[in-house]
Amino acid sequence: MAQAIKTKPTPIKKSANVKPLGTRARSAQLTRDSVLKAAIRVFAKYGLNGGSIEKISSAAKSHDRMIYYYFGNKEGLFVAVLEEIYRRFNEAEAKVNIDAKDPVGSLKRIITFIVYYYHDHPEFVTILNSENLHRGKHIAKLQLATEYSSTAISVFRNILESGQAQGVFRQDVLARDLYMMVAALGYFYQSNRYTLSAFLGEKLDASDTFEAWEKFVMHAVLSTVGYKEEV
Amino acid sequence: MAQAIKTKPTPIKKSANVKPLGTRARSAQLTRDSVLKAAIRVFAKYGLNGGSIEKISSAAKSHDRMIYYYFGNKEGLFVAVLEEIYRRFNEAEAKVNIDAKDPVGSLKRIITFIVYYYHDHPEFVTILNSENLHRGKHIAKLQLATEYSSTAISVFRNILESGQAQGVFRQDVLARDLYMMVAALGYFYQSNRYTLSAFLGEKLDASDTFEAWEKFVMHAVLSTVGYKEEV
Amino acid sequence: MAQAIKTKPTPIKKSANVKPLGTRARSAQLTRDSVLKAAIRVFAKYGLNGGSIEKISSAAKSHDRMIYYYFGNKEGLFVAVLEEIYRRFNEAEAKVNIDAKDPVGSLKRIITFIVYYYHDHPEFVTILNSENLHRGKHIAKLQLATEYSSTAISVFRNILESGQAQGVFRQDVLARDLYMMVAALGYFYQSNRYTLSAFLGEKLDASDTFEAWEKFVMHAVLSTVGYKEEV
Amino acid sequence: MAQAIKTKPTPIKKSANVKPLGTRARSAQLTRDSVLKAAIRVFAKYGLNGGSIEKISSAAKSHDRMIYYYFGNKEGLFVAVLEEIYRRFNEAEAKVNIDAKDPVGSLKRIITFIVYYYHDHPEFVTILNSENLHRGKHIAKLQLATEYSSTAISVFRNILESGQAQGVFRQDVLARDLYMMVAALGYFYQSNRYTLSAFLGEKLDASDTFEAWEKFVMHAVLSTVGYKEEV
DNA sequence: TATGAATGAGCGTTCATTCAT
DNA sequence: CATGAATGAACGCTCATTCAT
Repeated sequence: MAQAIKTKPTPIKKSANVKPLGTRARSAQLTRDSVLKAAIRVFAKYGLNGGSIEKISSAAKSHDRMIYYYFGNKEGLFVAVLEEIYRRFNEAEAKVNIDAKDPVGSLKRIITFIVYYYHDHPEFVTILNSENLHRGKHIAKLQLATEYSSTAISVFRNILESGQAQGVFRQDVLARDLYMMVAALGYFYQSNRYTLSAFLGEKLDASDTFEAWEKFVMHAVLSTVGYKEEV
Repeated sequence: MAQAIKTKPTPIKKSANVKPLGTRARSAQLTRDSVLKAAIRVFAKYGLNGGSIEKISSAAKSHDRMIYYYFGNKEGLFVAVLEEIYRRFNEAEAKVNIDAKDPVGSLKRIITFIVYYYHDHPEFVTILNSENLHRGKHIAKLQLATEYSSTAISVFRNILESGQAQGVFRQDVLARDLYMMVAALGYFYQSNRYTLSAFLGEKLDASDTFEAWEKFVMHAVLSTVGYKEEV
Repeated sequence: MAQAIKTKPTPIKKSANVKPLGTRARSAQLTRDSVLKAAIRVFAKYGLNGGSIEKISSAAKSHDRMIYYYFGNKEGLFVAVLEEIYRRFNEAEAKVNIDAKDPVGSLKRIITFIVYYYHDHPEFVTILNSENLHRGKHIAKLQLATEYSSTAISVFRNILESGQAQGVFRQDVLARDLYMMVAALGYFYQSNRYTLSAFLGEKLDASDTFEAWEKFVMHAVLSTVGYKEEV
Repeated sequence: MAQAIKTKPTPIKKSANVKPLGTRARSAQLTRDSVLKAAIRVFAKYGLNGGSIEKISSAAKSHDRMIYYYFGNKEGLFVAVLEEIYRRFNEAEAKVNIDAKDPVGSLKRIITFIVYYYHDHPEFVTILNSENLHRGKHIAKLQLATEYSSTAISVFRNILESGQAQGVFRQDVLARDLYMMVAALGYFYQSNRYTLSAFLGEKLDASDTFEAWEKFVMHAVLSTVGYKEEV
């Protein structure tokens, strides 16, 4: 502003010494991507509230202003983050081998995939927790949400129907319930591992503890669909 | 300058109208309690980061300063909150009728209790989520944590052992896994109900949807322990 | 990382949808004009400080960068705005019928013109207020300023001299004072209408209230020049 | 916040070296007053938009935070400023000697008072301009506004009625119009003095120019009420 | 002639906390 | 026990402007 007297001393900004990346400006794609990835990391670690714009921009080696340039505001960024983590999950899930002729194997593979995915992607868990704390106000803006889910559920539906046709699964189990069961068992272990560790007096981070849990989940789900495991 | 008489300056406090409570000051216990209850409500709604001292003190119809008086700082308050919600949970759980002669009935009752408790106490769920976001740093300060857990787990252990002795339950199921399974299934439904609702395109708030879920959980757990339900 | 193909990043611009205008670029003059007009509107509504570059460029359906291209910076744009509103005023004033043989009629016409002009051009009033808040620093850069004024004042001088020669006006009234009187009475009504409305408890927007004011101004000015109105 | 890592270097704040005023904190009254007075100065100089919280707090040798403590937010501060400048005006006006037996003298005194008040209190003028730029949204919150005005107008009403009863003033002049006329002539000279100076090529700051204007206003108003001045 | 990308300073506001009684 | 006053850091966001093509 023209007449405004600038009095504040120039604060030493850490983000000031951003590498110029050669002599030219960073490409738009690069900037947007690095901001988005940084946002996923920061929101995962600090939550939506604690993940400040400044933390994100400096983690992205960019500037606060760029977040507004590409995402409008913090909410817009969080919506983009939500979309991205769902997209990644779906992309990974699509690679799981589902075979109508082998419902038991398929079910086992999808269980393993989900339990491990939550375990290997703690950002997915904490970001969804943030979104739930905010009562799903951002996911409501994602038109792709239901699209993503339908594929996730239909995987279970296909497996269940194959197994039921083959007579190895019970008839009275819903795909949605089964999906939620697997998700819950994988999610909870990851989401609540700190309070559980304190509560149970046992470190849940240990890899053999986790692998034992995965076996238990497998057993529980197969029991629930009525499949008799051989010993 | 024609400045003249000035009335007492009125600082703008959003909390405002603290009741004078007759002629004597509010008792210490009363203040502490109302702050603690307000903190539970506010942390549950906004998380640890979003639940500001000011929101809490005004919700308690008290003053910021009182929080420091009784709890030292925000962290101390959150530790007290954690302790209180665990205490309440344990208190409620202690009332569940556990009978060594009726392991199946006892298991059913504890399942119902847990699933409904999470459902009826969303603050328990969101506050634990906050604590896990902060990597369990507050629960570590609670010496009572393991004490609480041991009773929770031992309930399952007792039930399991009774059932195993009677030959109605499998031998290879751990009490800890069973506890975690029930907790996960009850917790996840409540914790993730907003993202799940968007994802599944189905409101999980509906009471019949929840009741159906509780039935499913019952079936899943009984199947997992190897109990054959009559149709 | 499963990051995959990314579509072109879409920076969030509130201005947005600039029409492509067929196959060729918008002509330079057109862009400059629409920016200038938008600036008048925006500065009129928000003041110099509140009228941001972004508000103006989006109101002009153009881009921030164009403002710098055509006007150098915000100050240059404001100088151009000042010039334009003075030019418009002068252009309109030049159409008022001034007749040396009819000083009373001419005076009445110029009074009506000025009072109505301020009323019908609130942007003129608010922009001049902004310029005065900034102590006339922009108008100083306008060489045409005094040129404009000389015509405005000379209109009054001519009328006064004619009337004085005819013996219907007093000899001791200065053209400059008369000009300022008319301007003040027209300007103040428009400039301060919001505080006046609150202060007087009477809406000054009403057209009959304004018309009564114009009549009063007419009477006041004619009285001041010593003209005896017939009843 | 507990877990938030503070990375930003501590900026050197000019307001940091605030004099401690002895060993004890400043009294509330003192702080509130000095903020209010600083706000009047700063808003007068830079307008509502340009008058930043930081400019005001440092001019008051206080802290940003204190403005929120005492006035809630910037708007609340501006409302208090409006109230204060109106109060001062009314307080000063109440001291003008109004005598029913001497309507002409009373009118002259009130004209002189008003014209000089605007001249001597440029902050009154610029702050009202700011309020009008914002369409009177703050004054609407002042319940005392109409109360202030009624006294201002009633002064004119009393004078007019006395003069009319004595037969020295015309019957057809409204108190409101007369008030607005005097206000307009005094206000405009002050409010628009920068653009007028550039426009007329004549410094309106000169004290003899102002005094001549005050004489002209006197003549114009007396002519308008139909009073025949002796030469 | 026109544009997308980037930039650093500043904005109003809220934060958790301490001082002084 | 309780309180009003004060504090510095950080927050999300907007500002006018420049870079590079």
